[in-house]
Amino acid sequence: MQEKYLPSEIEHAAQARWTASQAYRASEASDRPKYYCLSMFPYPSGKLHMGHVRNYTIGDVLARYHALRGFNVMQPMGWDAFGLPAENAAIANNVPPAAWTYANIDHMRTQLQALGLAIDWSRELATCKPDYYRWEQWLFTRLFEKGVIYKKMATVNWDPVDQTVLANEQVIEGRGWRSGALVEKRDIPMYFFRITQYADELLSGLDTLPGWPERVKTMQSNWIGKSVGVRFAFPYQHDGKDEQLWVFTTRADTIMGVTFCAVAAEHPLAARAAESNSALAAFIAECKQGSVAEADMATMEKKGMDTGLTVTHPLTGEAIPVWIGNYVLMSYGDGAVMAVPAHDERDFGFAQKYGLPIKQVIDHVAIVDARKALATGKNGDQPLTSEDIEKLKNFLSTNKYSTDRWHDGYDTKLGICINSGKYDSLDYTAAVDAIAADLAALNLGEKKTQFRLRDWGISRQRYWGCPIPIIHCDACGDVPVPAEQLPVVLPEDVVPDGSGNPLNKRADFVNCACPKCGAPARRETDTMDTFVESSWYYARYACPDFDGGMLDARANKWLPVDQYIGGIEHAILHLLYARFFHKLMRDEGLVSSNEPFVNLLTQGMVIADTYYREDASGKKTWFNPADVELRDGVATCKTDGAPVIVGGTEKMSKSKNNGVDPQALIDLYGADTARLFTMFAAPPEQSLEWSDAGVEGAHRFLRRLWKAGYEHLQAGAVAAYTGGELSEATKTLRRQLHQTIQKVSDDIERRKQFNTAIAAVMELMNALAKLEGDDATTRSVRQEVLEAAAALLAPMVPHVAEALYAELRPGAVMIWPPVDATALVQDEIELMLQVNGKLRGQIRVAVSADKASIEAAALASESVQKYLEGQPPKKVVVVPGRLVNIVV
RNA sequence: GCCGGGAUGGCGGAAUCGGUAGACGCAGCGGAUUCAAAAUCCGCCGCUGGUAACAGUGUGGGGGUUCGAGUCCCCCUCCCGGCACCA
Repeated sequence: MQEKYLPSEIEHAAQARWTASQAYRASEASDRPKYYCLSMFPYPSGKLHMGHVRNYTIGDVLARYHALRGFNVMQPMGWDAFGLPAENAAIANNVPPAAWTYANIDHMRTQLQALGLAIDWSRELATCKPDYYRWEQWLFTRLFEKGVIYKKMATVNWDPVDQTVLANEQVIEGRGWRSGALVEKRDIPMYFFRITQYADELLSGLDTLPGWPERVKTMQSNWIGKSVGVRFAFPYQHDGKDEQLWVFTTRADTIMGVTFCAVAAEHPLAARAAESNSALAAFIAECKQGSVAEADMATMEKKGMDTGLTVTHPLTGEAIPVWIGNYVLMSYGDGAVMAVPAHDERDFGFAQKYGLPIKQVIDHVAIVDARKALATGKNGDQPLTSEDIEKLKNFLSTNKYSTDRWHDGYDTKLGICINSGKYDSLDYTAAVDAIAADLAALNLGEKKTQFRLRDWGISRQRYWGCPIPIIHCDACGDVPVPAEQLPVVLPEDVVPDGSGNPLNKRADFVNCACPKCGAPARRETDTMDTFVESSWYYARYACPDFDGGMLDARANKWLPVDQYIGGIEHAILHLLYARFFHKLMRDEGLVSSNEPFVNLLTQGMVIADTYYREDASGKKTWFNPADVELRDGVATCKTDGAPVIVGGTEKMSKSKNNGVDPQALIDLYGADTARLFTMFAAPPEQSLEWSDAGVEGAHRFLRRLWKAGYEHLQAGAVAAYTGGELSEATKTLRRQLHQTIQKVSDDIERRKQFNTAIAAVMELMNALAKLEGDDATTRSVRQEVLEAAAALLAPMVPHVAEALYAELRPGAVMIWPPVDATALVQDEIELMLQVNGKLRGQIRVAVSADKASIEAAALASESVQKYLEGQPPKKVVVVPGRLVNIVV
């Protein structure tokens, strides 16, 4: 055995051995229980970053642990290879996105392999390859024919200078990121997945996922946003014809408080009013500026303009003015809302700003009761005293509805109706029921379940994506590409220039024959949202080589995924789309399960400081932390020495250029150190603030581990302890060993918290270092501890653990150490003594001691006597195995 | 703005079911070893007062429940993630 710990030697040897023996090849033939362990596949951005290291090490720990526990493990890897960064790189460096992407994949594969992950590389896939996206196109055509995919208009960000559609990320403060031009909204036709048809199932399916974090399920549930409300109409006359303005509300109980309606700028009513009003037309044009992102819509200043038109309140017959509101979304519901300023904070602000009336129609139960009591002079049957009257008057005057300022609770659903005619004194449910019934009787509305979730628009006006398999024929319309003509192959020799989709300029791609009538036709040049590829890759890993269809029988052998690991930032979109796709594939008969991922671990983000410079136009250039020098709180760029601005600590990302390259870490200390540090620095679910400090410590521990093994083996390996008389020291160490085995198993398997598992093994090694003696029994215990420590650490640091284990037990197959229950037995335990909840001492008692004898021992102890001062205790709380609290 | 999280020593974090706050590691300080340094080993290490024993105080801020609160409840501040075209 080498005296020195030489990570690079150990790691190269181990990796060569694993490759040669195909150690991580997953087999469908095995009769052991399967464990499909999947980490979210990476976008091949160029280099591995710490987020990847963290993600894949977490997955690897779980995969290796289960393999040691006897499972038939599959852990695959692939590439989420389509996407915007490849086009940006193409524009910047004049290289085709395809070439850039493939080069990145090759580099990152090498980096991943250097991490020593237990991956079955024979299942590797890349979504930009025709043998992958072919089946995505095939499913698209199936769903198109079934009506699950349809076409409609949708609003996008339009850069009028670059003449291109912008991603939300590319809109910075309302301007295009490259041109700086004010961004406009533009309506274009797009294909949509009818995900709303599955909304109910996506919602109820969450209840079948106990292995998912509660917060993710809550977020998805809120995103789907099922709400029961009323859809109803305000009738009006136009050119002598009866027409209706439809709205949806979850607060039909406030309908008597409607003082105006607001419609989106794109609403037909708005367009009609603008025909004869140039100011209105100008306002509509202004509303069409800016990005389509909801966050922008929700934070911008709420503006509106009166259309001069009115509609009729369906229940009161009152004339209700119609306004255009820049915050009303055409794509949501009917593009119009009823406004009840008294009970909706947004409407309240709008009404205040434009001097519109505010009519209170809901009040708290307590206030209504107080008013009633004052009016009748009685509280229930009890006559009011003058003191009661005073109190009630006081209560009412301090809780008076104010139109000056919005107060929390004005939008409560727990109030009851007032100023609402026949609906007065009804509570929320009763009022909604009565109002819905009355509207239905008028044929002007009904109860409706509405979802916040919108259909999924997947058309992207970009080159580097999966071509949408549709052919446009003047005679036949939109025709799906027949299965035998698939895949529609994306040409890989294209270099985009930032002005629209270059596929439009490729006659060889665009021109084709209509599959139905044979006439000359045009191929669709939009590509699919890259979320589509990542919605089914987990299934394709089961059969990546199958060329007879999307999936074969192996899919049901492996699915559902037993453990899915990925960033919390994917809590809603990716995970919802993947769940949706699983149901689509199920309904196509491709998979038999209802949900794709049984257990989900949402890893926290790896965050790092950001640094940037801003030019005159406000455009920011981001600097990598590796290129920035911090001295006395001033940050400068290492290459030019000039200062850079310190931004916030944010998720490591391409756009902020704050990713830390783990390669340097691996080169210097080895993969095991990188893995150990990432697992030790924070629990998986928390965000991990990157810092170079601490890596040393992880490396030192591995050196100490190696040295402990080396020193023990100087006198030769022995058989691990199996029985016989033990000293106090060896007995204590064995108890700690078996407690550690229990803890590490529980930490990995149930708690999925690896930092504490590592800490426990560190403590064990610290204790081992203090064990003295070289007699046969002591050496056998030392052997037992070292063997176990190597196995317990193997999921985290597989290379060094295997190497050490091989020295300790040459030729043996590593197993997860079993717990020896007899080693855990303890005769005496220490109990804490508290007086009035404050720690005042401790006592040792027999494990078998009953409450009464513990209490007696506690009261007798000197540390308690001091505080009793001769008085009898008021109360004694005995918590078995923990403490005694004496109240005086 | 809306939805979901988070905040514990100088730093990363631990405390699993309401029961010893600060495990483990980093940094720091002291010592051993060394010609010297690195590495290694040993010890100390929340804050305040005290030579010490010890006492007080302490988990973002304010209030509450409890024999007992980092943990539960209410309110607030700040930070992070998502918001449908970054992935």
